[in-house]
Amino acid sequence: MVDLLKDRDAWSTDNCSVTRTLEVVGTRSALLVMREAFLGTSRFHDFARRIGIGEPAVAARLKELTAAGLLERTPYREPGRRTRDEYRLTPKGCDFYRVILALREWGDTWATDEQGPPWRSAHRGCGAEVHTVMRCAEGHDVQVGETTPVPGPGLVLRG
Amino acid sequence: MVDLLKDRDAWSTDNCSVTRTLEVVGTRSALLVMREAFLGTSRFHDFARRIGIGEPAVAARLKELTAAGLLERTPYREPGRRTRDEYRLTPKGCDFYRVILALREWGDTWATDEQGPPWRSAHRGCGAEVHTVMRCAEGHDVQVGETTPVPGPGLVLRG
DNA sequence: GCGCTGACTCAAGTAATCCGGAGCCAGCAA
DNA sequence: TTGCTGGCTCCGGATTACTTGAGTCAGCGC
Repeated sequence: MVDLLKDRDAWSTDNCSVTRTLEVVGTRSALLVMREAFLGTSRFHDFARRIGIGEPAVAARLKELTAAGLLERTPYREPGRRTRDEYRLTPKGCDFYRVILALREWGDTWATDEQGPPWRSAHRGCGAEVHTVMRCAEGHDVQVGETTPVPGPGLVLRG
Repeated sequence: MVDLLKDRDAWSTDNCSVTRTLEVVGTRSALLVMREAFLGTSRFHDFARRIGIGEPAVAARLKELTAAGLLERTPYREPGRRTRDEYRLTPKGCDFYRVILALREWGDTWATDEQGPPWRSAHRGCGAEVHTVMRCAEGHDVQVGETTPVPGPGLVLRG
């Protein structure tokens, strides 16, 4: 089997899943829109105000994330108001939560000031704080540094 | 206790850990540099070639990530060559692996083509594939959708 | 010393992103 | 029908990110 670490030049990352993911959410504003969606925001103007970016930027990100299938537009209607669309997470979008959680956790550990982070994640029901851990298919808990890259089905060797 | 989801307008994300994290690695190229570092790359030109971005961009990212403490420069010397510096992950940088892994996993699930991803992560030792899971402080496995945001120590209420 | 190599940098141009402000438009209220 | 509101879009300019190509510079081999 190819040792990916030692023969790093022997294979390409053209079809890397990280790269593909970043094609969808590779901007700062896209990731913040996703964070806001997980914090319950669903309406155009709320995204803009709460994230603190301009409306054209929000419009572009919402359009892209909807086209990519992470969000979907659904109509809503408040009494006395016209029908509008709101943006809700699809299963594909919900599954992105682990990325947001990993980003938040890293920041909690390495980039907070003395007052600490403004929000955390709790397990609904038991209320205990949620964090990400790595686990292998054999059920072992895996620590940072105990992993190694191995070839996947789409590995492309050069030359 | 404040219900963060319902009263989203009552608090601000100025000191959000996600935002702080993105101040360090908020660009596509920074995240790809980190991916490469985890794939064993440590030298300037290798980063540029393997990621497929220009050298000035690599120089800027390496400088930023080093200043932020995710990478450190250490001298190396090949026989018959002058002394050079290579870039290695610090503990702060190593801890970023869960973010890269979460990005890769999301891409593996939602953004691969028919041939599949080129690489995966294995537990060194047992060799089984590694993935991220969420767990609460009580030890429960937590599924996507079973979490809710709760106030942290740095919560800032508006007004 | 001299040339060579390779790591890195500078400069200039292009593309993407973002902001502020103005404007469009649907449809509810009156 | 008219006015109004709010969701969204368009435009022009500023900033940032990135590319290409040329250049600098350290130090090893000779």
